[in-house]
Amino acid sequence: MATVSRVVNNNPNVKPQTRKKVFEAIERLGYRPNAVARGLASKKTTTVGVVIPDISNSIFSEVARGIEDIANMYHYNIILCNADKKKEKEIRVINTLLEKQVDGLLFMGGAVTEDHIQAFKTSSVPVVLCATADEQRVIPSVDIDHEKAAFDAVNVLLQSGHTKIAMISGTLQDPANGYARYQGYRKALEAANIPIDEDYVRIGNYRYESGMDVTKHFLELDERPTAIFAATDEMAIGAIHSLQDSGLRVPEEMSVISVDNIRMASMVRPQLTTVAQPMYDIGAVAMRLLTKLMNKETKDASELTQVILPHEVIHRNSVAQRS
Amino acid sequence: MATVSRVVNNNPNVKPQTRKKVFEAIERLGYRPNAVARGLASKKTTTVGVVIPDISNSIFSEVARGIEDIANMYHYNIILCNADKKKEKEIRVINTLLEKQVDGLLFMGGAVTEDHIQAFKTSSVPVVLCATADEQRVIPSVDIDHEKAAFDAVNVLLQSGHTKIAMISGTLQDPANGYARYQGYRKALEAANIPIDEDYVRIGNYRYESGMDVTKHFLELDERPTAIFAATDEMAIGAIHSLQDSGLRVPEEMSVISVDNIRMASMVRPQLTTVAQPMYDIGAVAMRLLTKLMNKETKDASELTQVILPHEVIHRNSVAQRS
DNA sequence: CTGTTAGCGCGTTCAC
DNA sequence: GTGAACGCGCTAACAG
Repeated sequence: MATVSRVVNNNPNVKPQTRKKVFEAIERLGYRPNAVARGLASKKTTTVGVVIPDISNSIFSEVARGIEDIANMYHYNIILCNADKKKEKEIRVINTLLEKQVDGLLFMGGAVTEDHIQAFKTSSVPVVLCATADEQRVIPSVDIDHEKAAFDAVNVLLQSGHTKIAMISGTLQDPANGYARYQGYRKALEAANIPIDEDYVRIGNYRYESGMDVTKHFLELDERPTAIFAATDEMAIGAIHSLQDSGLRVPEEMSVISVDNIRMASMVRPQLTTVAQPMYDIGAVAMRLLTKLMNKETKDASELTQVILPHEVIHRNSVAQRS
Repeated sequence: MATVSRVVNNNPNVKPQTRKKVFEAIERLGYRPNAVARGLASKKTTTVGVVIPDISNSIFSEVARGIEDIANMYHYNIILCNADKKKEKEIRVINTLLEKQVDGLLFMGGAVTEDHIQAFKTSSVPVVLCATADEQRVIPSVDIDHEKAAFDAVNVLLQSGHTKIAMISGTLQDPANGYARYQGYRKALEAANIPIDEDYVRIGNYRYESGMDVTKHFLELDERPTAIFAATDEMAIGAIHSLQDSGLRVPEEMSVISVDNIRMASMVRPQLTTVAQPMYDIGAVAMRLLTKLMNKETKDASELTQVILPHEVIHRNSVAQRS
């Protein structure tokens, strides 16, 4: 019994000959170790929980792939739960994941509230936030600087001579994709001494159709913008098509830029100029950080565990010099 | 001890007053049931394994969402494993999933070989194939009729007066997206008494770029096709852009159709005419079937468990009457 | 309706 | 280098 355990777990204290015999028996009997029993005895399940807003959204599915690849590399499996950024659902799945004794938790969601933090604290397993961060910055996280990314995007427009720049924003309740990117827009304009025109800001819901709708509104303005900054690529693509459907040429008559760099960005005409957010890497780095935390290779929570990944402007064909 | 177990598991044999006291104690102590211990004792983990080729591929991530929604509804969680259609990796994850004592398995992959079936058999938990099927049709599965879907797509072209129809196929080793769709193409042409021209068939790798490359090849032919049937939407979109980049108008000068109906299909110009495959439903129905099998509500494997979901031609703007 | 007793299949001492 | 004994936290029978 114990010797078999040693063999299966690669414990060196086994005579090679015995080891061989055990392996033969394993083969002959079709023995398969029971990971549940092992988990109970060893208090480790080699499983991590990941809560994600929506796996069918390409942004998150790329992050998920990054997570799974690294998890795999360290011999972890992942339990995946969609929570649609609904706080109540998020808390619920965090609890069931904890009941299942996951060795760690990766959280991707909307705002990280005090209730979330309480839920995390009821367990002793490490938590890493992925593509979000709590306001107090007390929980380890990996993300990009959304505000700076938006700032850089708007700057591209500014440097191309645009001054009438509209924004298709996400909801300001959303800290990362919504609020932070809006702040980046404001600050870029302020830095250029351009007053904010409230008519130039409209809230979308991140979807293609909403990008189209908001854009139509901009076209009805007395003083049309000459460029549009969308908080996300999907809305930007909606904007481009709305523009084209109205007979406007992009980028000649209207420039469009956004943040994300989803795969589709290079699969539309004109190809979308955007600020790339390294989705796969965010997942991969977050998972790597979690493995360190699970092995206690690093302090529980310190500034060192707040990682900001770099973003990058990808120049394609949806931005032109203002005519 | 036992009474607590009854309360937690909603066993009716508990006096309401006692139940209340137990709940209070649970609250006060911050007790959280250990699902691993429960799994060991009850031999049920309320967890199902899902092996998927690549979660970052939008086709599969939609299926995954369907799976997870239904799993959630029946209080199951899912362990997700990417296997990239690599047989060796597939077999490996099937085994680790089985070691983790999942209550059932959902398999999405490339070909289902004898080795796969052997691996499934080493465990007694039910297996459902998702968007694939084994040749012998012995394992429960849910999918569409790929051959018929391709047949219908090519027929749309035929009925629009096209006779010179090229195909961007997937590899013929791939039973569903590759071989079956190619067969549908052949049969549609045969039914219309059009001989197969081998120059009109080229293999792509399902990606956008490959759709572009293959299309360039078709344009170099002495006798150009007037329409292209792509095995998947992504390659079709590549084809459209390749055509447009060469100065051809779609659909006026070349029609394009495919199978899948990924979200992007309606997010390109012209919008893609395609045969819709109900990705979300395939996942949802497969998971539902699996729950029935896990509860032994239905026979282990019978013809009843081979479900074929309907597909549907979505007419958009990439196909025109032959001029 | 409630408490007692055995396992579930493993890892981990501790002797040998 | 190997085996025996115990316990992980819970469910499932069985008494009471």
